Amino acid sequence: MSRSARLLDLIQILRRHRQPVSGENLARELGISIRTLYRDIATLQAQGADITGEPGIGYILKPGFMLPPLMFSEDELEALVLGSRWVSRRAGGPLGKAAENALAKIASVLPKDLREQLDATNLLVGPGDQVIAGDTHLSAIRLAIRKERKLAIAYEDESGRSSERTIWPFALGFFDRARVVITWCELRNDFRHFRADRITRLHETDIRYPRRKAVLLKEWRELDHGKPKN
Amino acid sequence: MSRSARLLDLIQILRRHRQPVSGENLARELGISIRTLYRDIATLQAQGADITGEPGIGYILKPGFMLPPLMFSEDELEALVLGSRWVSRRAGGPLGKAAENALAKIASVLPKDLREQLDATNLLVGPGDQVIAGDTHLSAIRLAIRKERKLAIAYEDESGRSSERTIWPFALGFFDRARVVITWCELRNDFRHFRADRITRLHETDIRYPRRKAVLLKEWRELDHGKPKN
DNA sequence: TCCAATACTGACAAAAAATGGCAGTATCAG
DNA sequence: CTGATACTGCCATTTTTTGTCAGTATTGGA
Repeated sequence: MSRSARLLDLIQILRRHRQPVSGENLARELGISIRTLYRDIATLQAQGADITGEPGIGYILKPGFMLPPLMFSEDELEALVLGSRWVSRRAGGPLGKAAENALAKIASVLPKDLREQLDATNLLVGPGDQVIAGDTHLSAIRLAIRKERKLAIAYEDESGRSSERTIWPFALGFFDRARVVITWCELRNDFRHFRADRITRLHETDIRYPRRKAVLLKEWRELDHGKPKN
Repeated sequence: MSRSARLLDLIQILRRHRQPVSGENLARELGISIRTLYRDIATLQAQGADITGEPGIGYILKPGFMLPPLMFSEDELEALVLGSRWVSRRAGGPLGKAAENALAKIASVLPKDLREQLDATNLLVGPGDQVIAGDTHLSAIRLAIRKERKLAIAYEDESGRSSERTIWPFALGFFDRARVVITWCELRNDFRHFRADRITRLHETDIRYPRRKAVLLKEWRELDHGKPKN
């Protein structure tokens, strides 16, 4: 196996283990000596991988993804830049920041002339209507989706009625004027959508909901809906 | 110089030369033997670079960008996916396809479990209002921007008045309901915006306009405008 | 306090990969 | 047909990667 392929593998192994792993174990799993493992770790860190090693503990990787060398066409790069600009502008918060960081990372590895071209890329995102506020909960919602955790929320619907619900969030819709959490609602025992800005309180639980989010998403997609309702 | 760095270099050299270059020249410029050059070309092609070689002619690279190995955080990848989905949904046409291709390329290099995660990524783009049609000209406009070429257009403004103009397009704005070409207008001798769907005819010229698009964009940005007007 | 577990570094020989040279074939344009 | 070039296989040489060994440093727990 080539060295570069092995580096990818190492990232994968680290991703699988959520707990710290000793260098010795990693080396065994990769079939290399521990000395080479140290060199590999150093190489990955130099490439921006967020690996931390502590004496007596082992190595751990912050969740993330390593892309091997990759070729994009001009159109593809323009699409990525335009999309990231839209996210940075419309999503705001940590996700918007992440979009900016992703662009910055891409820019930082391009030669100077291309970096300038990317900065000056001529596709702009219009201002559009202000997204309705109330996005304090958005990061918590995204995290709950990722971890498939139940959320307890207080919600006020369009006619002003309040309710308390436990929901299984599995997707987040970005509309022009609002964000909508797509969930299974324990109260109604059915799929329900909630506008993020109408969630008045939100409590993260540690309880994992009993179905896979990919399956929920698939079932939800097969339902007949033109547009999500609240 | 490490092999991987040299491969990046080779891409750059090919990018610089717009005409075909012989392998011998490339090898000389890189300081390697021609035999190694052939191996490098093969490696790049295997990584997806669009290099074509013809006997008697030389090598040429379709415009594009090679990214070295790169690490993204979970948030950053979600932002890229969401942004690409937005482009694919709202931009449509070749640019939308390019967004899909970019995602597919990223997906194809990820291990299986991550690819599934990416497919099932839980950030969705709402349908939003239909973008007004009349996008037949969009690709031509993007190309003219890239190449800094003048365009001759027939335009019908919001009150129904028609005009013929020569414009220097330097940016393209994506609004919720329309796309707007941002240009220098020879008729008015000033910056002007044109909704893409109101361009009734469009003729690509081969004449390069006399200023750099990055400079035009910078000057335009420094003007005081809340929202672009037509 | 000491020990066990681990991260990490430098030096150097052994193993593996990359490289260059050569000989040759294939294709294309004129 | 010829000249220019792409491309392949083979193999000796050069460079890079790897493993081993001998160390140092840090941390948590006995």
